[in-house]
Formats: sequence, C-alpha cells, structure tokens
Amino acid sequence: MVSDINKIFDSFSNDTLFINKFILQTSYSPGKIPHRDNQIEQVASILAPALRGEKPSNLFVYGQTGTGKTLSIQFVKNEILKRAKENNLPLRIEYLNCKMRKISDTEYRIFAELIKKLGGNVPATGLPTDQVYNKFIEIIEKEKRPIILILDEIDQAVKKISDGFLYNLTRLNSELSQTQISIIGISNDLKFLDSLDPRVRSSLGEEEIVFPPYNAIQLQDILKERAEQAFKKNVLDNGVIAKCAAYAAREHGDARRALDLLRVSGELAERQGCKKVTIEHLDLANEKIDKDKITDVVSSAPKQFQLTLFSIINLTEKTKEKIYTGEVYNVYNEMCSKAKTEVLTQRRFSDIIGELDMMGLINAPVISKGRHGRTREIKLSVANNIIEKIKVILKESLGL
DNA sequence: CGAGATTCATGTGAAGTATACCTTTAGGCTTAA
DNA sequence: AAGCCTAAAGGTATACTTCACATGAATCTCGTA
Repeated sequence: MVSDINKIFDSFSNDTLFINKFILQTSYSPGKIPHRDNQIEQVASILAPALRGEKPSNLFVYGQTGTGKTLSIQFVKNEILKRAKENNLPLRIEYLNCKMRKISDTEYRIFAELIKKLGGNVPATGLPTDQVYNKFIEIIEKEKRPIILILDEIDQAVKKISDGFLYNLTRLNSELSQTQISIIGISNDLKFLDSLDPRVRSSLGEEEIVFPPYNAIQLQDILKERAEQAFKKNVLDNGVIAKCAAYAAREHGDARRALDLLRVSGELAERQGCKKVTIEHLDLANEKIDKDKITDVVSSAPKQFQLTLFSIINLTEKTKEKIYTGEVYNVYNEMCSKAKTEVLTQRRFSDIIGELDMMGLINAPVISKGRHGRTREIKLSVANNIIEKIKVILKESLGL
C-alpha cells in the first residue's frame, strides 16, 4: 500500500516538465526586465534624490495590466534599497496593492493596511477614521526617514472611495515635520489622472511615466527567457511560445497573461502525462484561465451577489430577449424564498447590479425606454461554457 | 406636422437603522507582601 | 495595595433600508399650417 503511494509520488516528481515552476508565477521577479530599460531609467532618475536624503517627486505611472509596471517599480525599489543600505542611508519604501478586495473598499482599510505595513497595528473596524489617520502620521513621524509609498492599482481604490483620500495623502507632507513622504501611484486607466480633483492631479502627477503594451515580438523575448529557466530542455513544442505571445498580444500585450498561459499549459501537459507541451495544451490553458478567474470571483462573492447573479442567469436562459432590472428583481424574490434568504430592497438590489457590472460579470448600462421608463439592460458577459460551471457553484453555495 | 408637456419604471442621493466590533473606564476579585 | 479581569458605556464602519427626488426618451397634446 505504502509502496504504491510512494510510486505515485516518485513518478510524479520524475515526470515533471518543469525545472522551476516558480519562475513562471506572476509573483516572481526576474533579474532583468526586457524592453523596459527606458522606463526603469526614468523611474530610477526620479527616485534617485531619495539617496541624497531629498524628497523625490511624486510619480504617476500608467499602463495596461501586464505591461511590467509593478515589476519595474519593484525592481527599482529593490535596487534603491540595496544602495541605501550600502551607504547607510535611512530610507523606507512600502508597496501596497489597493485592488485586493478586502483592502480597497474604504479609505479606512487602506490606511489600516498601510499602518500594518509600517509596523503599527489597527483593528479591522471600530476606530474613528481621523484617529486612524493620526496614527498613520504618528507612525511616519516616528520613522524619521524619507518614505516612499507605492500605491498599485490606485484607480480601483479611488473608484470605490473618492479622491478625497488621495487629497489627504498628498497633503500629508504639510502635517509632517520630521519626515518627507513621496507617493508613487500606479494605474491601469489612462484617463484616471484627468478625472481627479485638479489639486490632487497637480501634486500627484509631478512626474508621469507611461508603460506601453508589449508587442508580440517583445512578449516572445520575455517568454523565451523565462521558459528557458522554468522548463526542462525540449519540452516546449515548436511554436508554443509564438502562439502564446500572439494570444497575449491580442489582449493588449499582457505579459502576465502570457506567463500564466505558459505555466498552465505546462501544468496541463504534465497532468496528462505528456512529455511535451503542445499547442492544444495552450488552447486548453487559455480556456481554463478564463474559467478559473471567473469562478474564483463568483465563489468568493457575498451571498446576495450570488443570488442576484443566479437570478440573472436563470432569467437569461428562460427568455432570450433583453432583460431588465424589474424582471430580475422578481426572479430574485422567488430565489430568495427558495434559498430561504432575506430579500433585499430594490434600492440595494440596484446597487448590487451595478457592482456586478463593475466586476465585469455582467453588462448593465442604464437605458431609457421612453414612455416605458428607465432601467438597466442586463446582459451576462461571461462565455457560455463557463456559465454552466458557475451555475453549479452557485447552486452549491446557495443550497438549491 | 412639430414643439412642448407627460409619463413610466427605475436610477440615485441622503439620511436613518441594525449589527459587529473597538477602546476606555470603573468596579470587583485575586494575589503578594 | 497593586495587578488583573470583566462588564458596561461610548464610539465607529458597514451593509442595508426608507424616503424622496431625478432622469430621459417614447408618447401624447394641442396649436398651427
């Protein structure tokens, strides 16, 4: 018995196609970043004053997902910290991704998270916001060294909250006596800065850097380099990398996507016991990534969101025509009694529809049907083959 | 026939409520001297 | 007497509700050609 299991483990570890799968993970930061020399230089030169103990300008970085923004910034961050350490300079750089669901919702949570990063401690709830704010200042003052805050996906946070919190941040320096603080904002949305309060814009956008999308050839370079380290020799079929790059290039040159694709293809091939990663694996992986991403979102959504989504799916299947808020709400009511859940008001329901829209699960623009009032025209924006899967998840978690 | 006025079905904003959780404070109990 | 624990008091954020008003184009109304 035991020997059987061991055999499984043995074969498992022997047959692996990878040398080091971690290299393909998005969290891995490679030693060099191809095709980003220019941007990295710019970032470095903007942040360089920190090494002389001066306050660097605030910086704003644009670029679609997977264009190497975060990676490049992290890279510069590490280099600067290394340098600072060598020369015994006090300097502190903190990175915060505002998109993580738990954090991004409110100003309070963002400050709480920042404080935690800086070594403080705040309860998850219950404190007055201005007290949290004060504590934040206090902690920074205690540091007594220049601080650079990197706020990733900052547009997400502002969308949820308001730009008031950015205003607070940029104004922070005037309340600090011991320390200077610089802010690096990273955003996917190119128009983001324009939508801000002018005061915030001028102060946050002292410097701007744009990260253009990678083209297919650049993506290939990146993939080749990483694949060499990650996979064993001759594991990748001809053309896999090229196709992988092509797929990702179609999605606005998203390198993260390309790497995910490659990794998942490898995993799939391995699980099937293949010796090679083929283009078929790549196609499978493409589907799987989409599916995983969406099912993740769906299964971690709050119950009322799930119920709402379920109602939409059901109604869409029944009536092929366009569906509207009112109809969905009726279905939702039935669902609630079936699932023995409380029924929310139409007011709240409307907000949930809006949030589902924001999450990208549905498409629900507000339209006016003239004499017949105003409503949202709701459409699922999820591929059909995934809907079935979602239904299973929802049924399970709702107990239907 | 065309310009306003109406109308519908919900969007949306503001303010209020219930719940969960946090800090502070004061009283009571335990402990060590 | 000092130290520790507990319960109550006083606050806040969050998710939701209630109330009330805003929307915007199809449709209706009515004056005019």
